[in-house]
Amino acid sequence: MSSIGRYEQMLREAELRVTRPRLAVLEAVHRHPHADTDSLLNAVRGDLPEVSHQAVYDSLNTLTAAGLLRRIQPRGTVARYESRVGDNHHHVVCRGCGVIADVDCAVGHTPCLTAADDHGFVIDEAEVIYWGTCPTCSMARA
Amino acid sequence: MSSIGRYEQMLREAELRVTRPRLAVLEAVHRHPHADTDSLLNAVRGDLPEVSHQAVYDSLNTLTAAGLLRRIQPRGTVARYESRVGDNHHHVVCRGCGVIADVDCAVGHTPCLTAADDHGFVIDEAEVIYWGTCPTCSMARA
DNA sequence: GAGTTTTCTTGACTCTTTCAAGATTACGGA
DNA sequence: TCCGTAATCTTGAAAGAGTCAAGAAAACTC
Repeated sequence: MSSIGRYEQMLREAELRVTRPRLAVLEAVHRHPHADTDSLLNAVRGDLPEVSHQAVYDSLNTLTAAGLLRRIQPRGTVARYESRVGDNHHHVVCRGCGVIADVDCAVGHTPCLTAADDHGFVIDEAEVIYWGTCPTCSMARA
Repeated sequence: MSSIGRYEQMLREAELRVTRPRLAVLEAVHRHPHADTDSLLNAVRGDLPEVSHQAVYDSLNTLTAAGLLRRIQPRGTVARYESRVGDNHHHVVCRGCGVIADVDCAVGHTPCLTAADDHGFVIDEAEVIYWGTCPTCSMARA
């Protein structure tokens, strides 16, 4: 099945209407993981030059709410999106250049999901962000 | 030693100038953990009615950079600050009302600091945010 | 106490994101 | 295939958090 066909199916399974902006947004996020909204808007306009920025914002929010995309937003950065959902992976962010990479957690399947004292909270997700320096920035500094 | 005396000492040890806005910001964050910038601005103006919002932003940034405060910013919220630094604790955020509580990580001293595949990054911090529902919101929902 | 440097005040401004109203499009059923 | 309804998109404005810049004030050094 074509990519577009897969995206269409994903939308239908989520009971969302299939629209050109949404397909283009899905395509853009799949092709540019960890991209910010502005980059995605540009990417989407490669397919649909006339799309409004509002449609992209709406689509990103809708698709995120439906679980088709995941929003990540390390402190101090704008929102970024990725298409890898449902596998509980985490991210490492470079303090130098801001680049983001995926990491699987060392601890296992639902890492750290047990807090020492949960204060009575019902916890359903543990989000881990590793901060550090990427190879390129390490090299440049040395 | 008075609180103010302690804060003054903290500033000097960090090689920062001791100014009234900074003392008031330290005091405000110690008294209102997890408060956002706007609440802190109001709290600071309880002591220093004429302080500018810029001074509060500057102080928060400076104190955070110096390691005297810690900035936390779960996705979708504005920046919040706390005075508990250096002990690698984490946070649980309520999806319902947004309240934040401190948690110590179950895994040990430097939880999750070892990613399964670090992509060559030099990792220096692992930030964990637990998402869930607080007791009050759980109660209200039932 | 004087000089130097940092910090604060003031006010405007940027950037990301959201709101609102009307036009358009997608989908279910005839 | 066409219609009606409801969701979605376009357009344009605006809100909110945070930053920039220039001059005034305060803190520290000697």
